[in-house]
Amino acid sequence: MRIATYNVNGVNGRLPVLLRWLAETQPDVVCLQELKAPDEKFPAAAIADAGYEAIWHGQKSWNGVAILSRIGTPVETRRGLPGDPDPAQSRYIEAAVAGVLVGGLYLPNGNPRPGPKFEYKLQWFEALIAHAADLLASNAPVVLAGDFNVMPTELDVYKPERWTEDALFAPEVRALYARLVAQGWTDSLRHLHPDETIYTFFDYFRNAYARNAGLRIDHLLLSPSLAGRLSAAGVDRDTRGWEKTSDHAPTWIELKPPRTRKAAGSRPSRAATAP
DNA sequence: ATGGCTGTTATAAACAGA
Repeated sequence: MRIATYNVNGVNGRLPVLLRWLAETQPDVVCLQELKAPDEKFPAAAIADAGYEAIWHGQKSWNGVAILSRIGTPVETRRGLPGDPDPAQSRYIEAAVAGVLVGGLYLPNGNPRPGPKFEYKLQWFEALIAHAADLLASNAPVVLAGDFNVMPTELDVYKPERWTEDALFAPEVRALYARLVAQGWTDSLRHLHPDETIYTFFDYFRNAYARNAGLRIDHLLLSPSLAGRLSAAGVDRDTRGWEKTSDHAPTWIELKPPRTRKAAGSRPSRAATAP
Protein backbone atom coordinates (compact mmCIF):
# COMPACT_ATOMS: atom_id res chain seq x y z
CA MET A 1 0.00 0.00 0.00
CA ARG A 2 1.54 3.24 -1.17
CA ILE A 3 0.61 6.48 0.58
CA ALA A 4 1.89 9.75 -0.85
CA THR A 5 1.79 13.43 0.01
CA TYR A 6 2.04 16.15 -2.62
CA ASN A 7 1.87 19.92 -2.26
CA VAL A 8 0.56 20.70 -5.74
CA ASN A 9 0.64 24.52 -5.45
CA GLY A 10 -2.70 24.98 -7.23
CA VAL A 11 -4.72 21.86 -8.02
CA ASN A 12 -6.25 23.25 -11.21
CA GLY A 13 -3.13 24.82 -12.64
CA ARG A 14 -1.32 21.61 -11.75
CA LEU A 15 -3.94 19.19 -13.05
CA PRO A 16 -1.98 17.82 -16.06
CA VAL A 17 1.07 17.19 -13.87
CA LEU A 18 -1.06 15.66 -11.09
CA LEU A 19 -2.85 13.30 -13.51
CA ARG A 20 0.41 12.25 -15.16
CA TRP A 21 1.99 11.56 -11.76
CA LEU A 22 -1.03 9.53 -10.60
CA ALA A 23 -0.97 7.46 -13.79
CA GLU A 24 2.78 6.84 -13.68
CA THR A 25 3.22 6.04 -9.99
CA GLN A 26 -0.27 4.79 -9.04
CA PRO A 27 -0.24 5.69 -5.36
CA ASP A 28 -3.08 4.08 -3.42
CA VAL A 29 -3.75 7.04 -1.12
CA VAL A 30 -2.70 10.65 -1.70
CA CYS A 31 -2.78 13.70 0.55
CA LEU A 32 -2.78 16.94 -1.43
CA GLN A 33 -1.99 20.41 -0.12
CA GLU A 34 -2.28 23.94 -1.47
CA LEU A 35 -5.32 23.29 -3.63
CA LYS A 36 -5.73 27.08 -3.96
CA ALA A 37 -9.33 26.47 -4.98
CA PRO A 38 -12.73 26.68 -3.29
CA ASP A 39 -14.70 23.46 -2.82
CA GLU A 40 -16.76 23.97 -5.97
CA LYS A 41 -13.66 24.29 -8.14
CA PHE A 42 -11.99 21.05 -7.04
CA PRO A 43 -11.45 18.95 -10.20
CA ALA A 44 -13.35 15.95 -8.84
CA ALA A 45 -14.42 14.60 -12.25
CA ALA A 46 -10.90 14.46 -13.68
CA ILE A 47 -9.63 12.82 -10.52
CA ALA A 48 -12.48 10.29 -10.58
CA ASP A 49 -11.65 9.52 -14.22
CA ALA A 50 -8.11 8.76 -13.05
CA GLY A 51 -9.56 6.15 -10.70
CA TYR A 52 -9.59 8.03 -7.40
CA GLU A 53 -12.34 8.79 -4.94
CA ALA A 54 -11.65 11.99 -3.06
CA ILE A 55 -12.66 14.23 -0.20
CA TRP A 56 -11.47 17.81 -0.04
CA HIS A 57 -11.48 20.91 2.12
CA GLY A 58 -10.98 23.86 -0.19
CA GLN A 59 -10.49 27.58 0.18
CA LYS A 60 -10.43 30.41 -2.30
CA SER A 61 -6.92 31.43 -3.41
CA TRP A 62 -4.93 29.78 -0.65
CA ASN A 63 -4.40 26.59 1.34
CA GLY A 64 -6.80 23.68 0.78
CA VAL A 65 -6.24 19.96 1.43
CA ALA A 66 -7.60 16.71 -0.01
CA ILE A 67 -7.37 12.94 0.40
CA LEU A 68 -7.54 10.69 -2.67
CA SER A 69 -7.88 6.91 -2.70
CA ARG A 70 -8.06 4.22 -5.35
CA ILE A 71 -8.44 1.39 -2.82
CA GLY A 72 -11.72 2.30 -1.18
CA THR A 73 -13.79 5.29 -0.24
CA PRO A 74 -12.10 7.72 2.14
CA VAL A 75 -14.50 7.97 5.07
CA GLU A 76 -14.09 11.47 6.46
CA THR A 77 -13.48 11.59 10.21
CA ARG A 78 -12.53 15.25 10.57
CA ARG A 79 -12.33 18.47 8.57
CA GLY A 80 -10.33 21.25 10.16
CA LEU A 81 -7.86 20.87 13.01
CA PRO A 82 -9.41 21.05 16.48
CA GLY A 83 -8.18 24.23 18.12
CA ASP A 84 -7.08 25.94 14.90
CA PRO A 85 -6.82 29.62 15.91
CA ASP A 86 -8.07 30.58 12.42
CA PRO A 87 -10.54 27.91 11.25
CA ALA A 88 -11.18 29.84 8.02
CA GLN A 89 -7.87 28.47 6.74
CA SER A 90 -8.36 24.98 5.24
CA ARG A 91 -5.35 23.08 6.49
CA TYR A 92 -6.48 19.71 7.84
CA ILE A 93 -8.60 16.80 6.69
CA GLU A 94 -8.74 13.27 8.04
CA ALA A 95 -10.26 10.03 6.80
CA ALA A 96 -10.29 6.30 7.34
CA VAL A 97 -9.04 4.54 4.21
CA ALA A 98 -8.42 0.82 3.81
CA GLY A 99 -7.91 0.28 7.52
CA VAL A 100 -5.63 3.28 8.06
CA LEU A 101 -6.54 6.63 9.57
CA VAL A 102 -4.99 9.31 7.35
CA GLY A 103 -4.49 12.88 8.57
CA GLY A 104 -3.61 15.23 5.73
CA LEU A 105 -2.16 18.56 6.84
CA TYR A 106 -0.73 21.82 5.58
CA LEU A 107 1.11 23.50 8.42
CA PRO A 108 1.40 27.31 8.15
CA ASN A 109 4.59 28.67 6.61
CA GLY A 110 5.05 31.22 9.39
CA ASN A 111 7.18 33.83 7.64
CA PRO A 112 8.02 36.53 8.34
CA ARG A 113 9.46 35.74 11.76
CA PRO A 114 8.77 37.30 14.14
CA GLY A 115 5.21 38.41 13.47
CA PRO A 116 1.57 37.35 13.58
CA LYS A 117 2.05 34.68 10.91
CA PHE A 118 4.79 33.10 12.94
CA GLU A 119 2.60 33.17 16.07
CA TYR A 120 -0.13 31.45 14.07
CA LYS A 121 2.32 28.75 13.02
CA LEU A 122 3.32 28.10 16.63
CA GLN A 123 -0.31 27.96 17.76
CA TRP A 124 -1.31 25.69 14.88
CA PHE A 125 1.61 23.40 15.71
CA GLU A 126 0.51 23.21 19.36
CA ALA A 127 -3.00 22.30 18.24
CA LEU A 128 -1.58 19.60 15.98
CA ILE A 129 0.49 18.18 18.83
CA ALA A 130 -2.64 18.02 21.02
CA HIS A 131 -4.66 16.29 18.31
CA ALA A 132 -1.81 13.91 17.51
CA ALA A 133 -1.73 12.87 21.19
CA ASP A 134 -5.44 12.05 20.99
CA LEU A 135 -4.85 9.99 17.85
CA LEU A 136 -2.09 8.00 19.55
CA ALA A 137 -4.26 7.45 22.61
CA SER A 138 -6.88 5.86 20.36
CA ASN A 139 -4.33 3.17 19.34
CA ALA A 140 -5.57 3.46 15.76
CA PRO A 141 -3.14 2.90 12.89
CA VAL A 142 -2.48 6.49 11.83
CA VAL A 143 -0.38 8.28 9.26
CA LEU A 144 0.02 12.05 9.52
CA ALA A 145 1.07 13.20 6.07
CA GLY A 146 1.58 16.56 4.50
CA ASP A 147 3.56 19.73 4.16
CA PHE A 148 4.81 20.42 7.69
CA ASN A 149 6.86 23.47 6.64
CA VAL A 150 9.66 22.32 8.96
CA MET A 151 13.11 21.00 8.19
CA PRO A 152 13.68 18.73 11.20
CA THR A 153 17.50 18.78 11.22
CA GLU A 154 20.49 20.30 9.44
CA LEU A 155 20.59 17.24 7.19
CA ASP A 156 17.29 18.43 5.73
CA VAL A 157 18.56 21.82 4.46
CA TYR A 158 21.00 22.51 1.65
CA LYS A 159 22.57 25.41 3.56
CA PRO A 160 21.48 25.27 7.20
CA GLU A 161 23.39 28.38 8.25
CA ARG A 162 21.26 30.51 5.93
CA TRP A 163 17.98 29.25 7.38
CA THR A 164 18.43 29.55 11.15
CA GLU A 165 16.22 32.66 11.43
CA ASP A 166 13.60 31.42 8.98
CA ALA A 167 10.18 30.26 10.16
CA LEU A 168 10.81 26.82 8.59
CA PHE A 169 13.98 26.14 10.53
CA ALA A 170 13.89 28.34 13.63
CA PRO A 171 14.90 26.57 16.85
CA GLU A 172 11.42 26.81 18.40
CA VAL A 173 9.84 25.25 15.29
CA ARG A 174 12.31 22.39 15.16
CA ALA A 175 11.65 21.86 18.86
CA LEU A 176 7.92 21.56 18.18
CA TYR A 177 8.55 18.98 15.47
CA ALA A 178 10.81 17.04 17.85
CA ARG A 179 8.11 17.17 20.55
CA LEU A 180 5.54 15.81 18.10
CA VAL A 181 7.76 12.94 16.96
CA ALA A 182 8.71 12.15 20.58
CA GLN A 183 5.08 11.30 21.28
CA GLY A 184 5.83 8.05 19.48
CA TRP A 185 5.68 8.88 15.77
CA THR A 186 8.10 7.54 13.18
CA ASP A 187 9.44 9.94 10.53
CA SER A 188 9.21 7.36 7.75
CA LEU A 189 11.74 8.72 5.30
CA ARG A 190 14.38 9.55 7.89
CA HIS A 191 13.85 6.22 9.66
CA LEU A 192 14.72 4.24 6.52
CA HIS A 193 17.37 6.67 5.26
CA PRO A 194 19.08 8.02 8.38
CA ASP A 195 22.08 9.63 6.68
CA GLU A 196 20.92 10.49 3.17
CA THR A 197 20.43 13.96 1.79
CA ILE A 198 16.83 13.88 0.61
CA TYR A 199 14.77 16.94 -0.30
CA THR A 200 11.08 17.35 -1.06
CA PHE A 201 11.03 21.03 -2.03
CA PHE A 202 13.05 23.12 -4.45
CA ASP A 203 12.48 26.84 -4.85
CA TYR A 204 11.42 28.08 -8.29
CA PHE A 205 14.14 30.72 -7.97
CA ARG A 206 17.78 30.48 -8.89
CA ASN A 207 17.59 27.12 -10.57
CA ALA A 208 17.28 25.44 -7.18
CA TYR A 209 16.21 22.05 -8.51
CA ALA A 210 19.16 21.72 -10.90
CA ARG A 211 21.52 22.78 -8.11
CA ASN A 212 19.87 20.38 -5.65
CA ALA A 213 19.35 23.36 -3.34
CA GLY A 214 16.41 21.83 -1.54
CA LEU A 215 14.57 21.37 1.72
CA ARG A 216 12.90 18.34 3.32
CA ILE A 217 9.60 19.69 4.61
CA ASP A 218 7.02 17.12 3.45
CA HIS A 219 6.73 14.27 5.94
CA LEU A 220 4.80 11.08 6.65
CA LEU A 221 4.64 10.21 10.35
CA LEU A 222 3.54 6.75 11.42
CA SER A 223 1.87 5.73 14.66
CA PRO A 224 3.55 2.83 16.54
CA SER A 225 0.92 0.44 15.27
CA LEU A 226 1.90 1.24 11.67
CA ALA A 227 5.67 1.66 12.00
CA GLY A 228 6.30 -2.09 11.76
CA ARG A 229 4.63 -2.18 8.37
CA LEU A 230 6.94 0.41 6.77
CA SER A 231 8.89 -1.17 3.90
CA ALA A 232 10.02 1.77 1.75
CA ALA A 233 9.99 5.56 1.56
CA GLY A 234 11.09 7.99 -1.10
CA VAL A 235 10.60 11.13 -3.13
CA ASP A 236 9.50 11.30 -6.77
CA ARG A 237 12.25 13.77 -7.47
CA ASP A 238 11.92 13.61 -11.26
CA THR A 239 8.39 15.04 -11.05
CA ARG A 240 9.95 18.29 -9.85
CA GLY A 241 11.70 18.53 -13.22
CA TRP A 242 8.53 18.32 -15.35
CA GLU A 243 7.06 21.26 -17.26
CA LYS A 244 4.68 23.46 -15.25
CA THR A 245 5.48 21.49 -12.11
CA SER A 246 5.00 22.29 -8.43
CA ASP A 247 7.88 23.54 -6.31
CA HIS A 248 7.32 20.43 -4.12
CA ALA A 249 8.08 16.85 -5.16
CA PRO A 250 5.68 14.02 -4.23
CA THR A 251 6.84 12.06 -1.19
CA TRP A 252 5.66 8.53 -0.43
CA ILE A 253 5.85 5.41 1.72
CA GLU A 254 5.09 1.75 1.18
CA LEU A 255 3.29 -0.20 3.92
CA LYS A 256 3.28 -3.97 4.07
CA PRO A 257 -0.12 -5.63 4.48
CA PRO A 258 -1.26 -5.88 8.10
CA ARG A 259 -0.26 -9.06 9.87
CA THR A 260 -3.31 -11.29 9.79
CA ARG A 261 -4.71 -12.17 13.13
CA LYS A 262 -3.91 -15.65 14.37
CA ALA A 263 -7.37 -16.85 15.32
CA ALA A 264 -9.23 -19.05 12.93
CA GLY A 265 -7.13 -21.34 10.75
CA SER A 266 -4.14 -22.05 12.98
CA ARG A 267 -6.21 -23.87 15.51
CA PRO A 268 -9.84 -24.73 15.90
CA SER A 269 -11.97 -21.71 16.49
CA ARG A 270 -14.02 -21.20 19.58
CA ALA A 271 -17.15 -21.72 17.53
CA ALA A 272 -15.86 -25.00 16.12
CA THR A 273 -15.08 -26.45 19.55
CA ALA A 274 -18.21 -25.15 21.22
CA PRO A 275 -20.73 -27.79 22.14
C1' DA B 1 21.70 40.37 1.76
C1' DT B 2 18.87 40.69 -2.25
C1' DG B 3 15.95 39.14 -5.77
C1' DG B 4 14.77 35.77 -8.27
C1' DC B 5 9.69 32.52 -9.89
C1' DT B 6 4.68 30.83 -9.85
C1' DG B 7 -0.42 30.53 -9.05
C1' DT B 8 -4.45 32.85 -7.96
C1' DT B 9 -7.11 36.69 -8.70
C1' DA B 10 -9.52 43.02 -6.58
C1' DT B 11 -5.60 40.78 -13.60
C1' DA B 12 -1.63 44.82 -9.97
C1' DA B 13 1.52 50.16 -8.19
C1' DA B 14 -1.19 42.61 -5.28
C1' DC B 15 -0.45 38.66 -2.11
C1' DA B 16 1.55 34.48 -0.53
C1' DG B 17 4.60 31.01 -0.84
C1' DA B 18 9.38 28.93 1.44
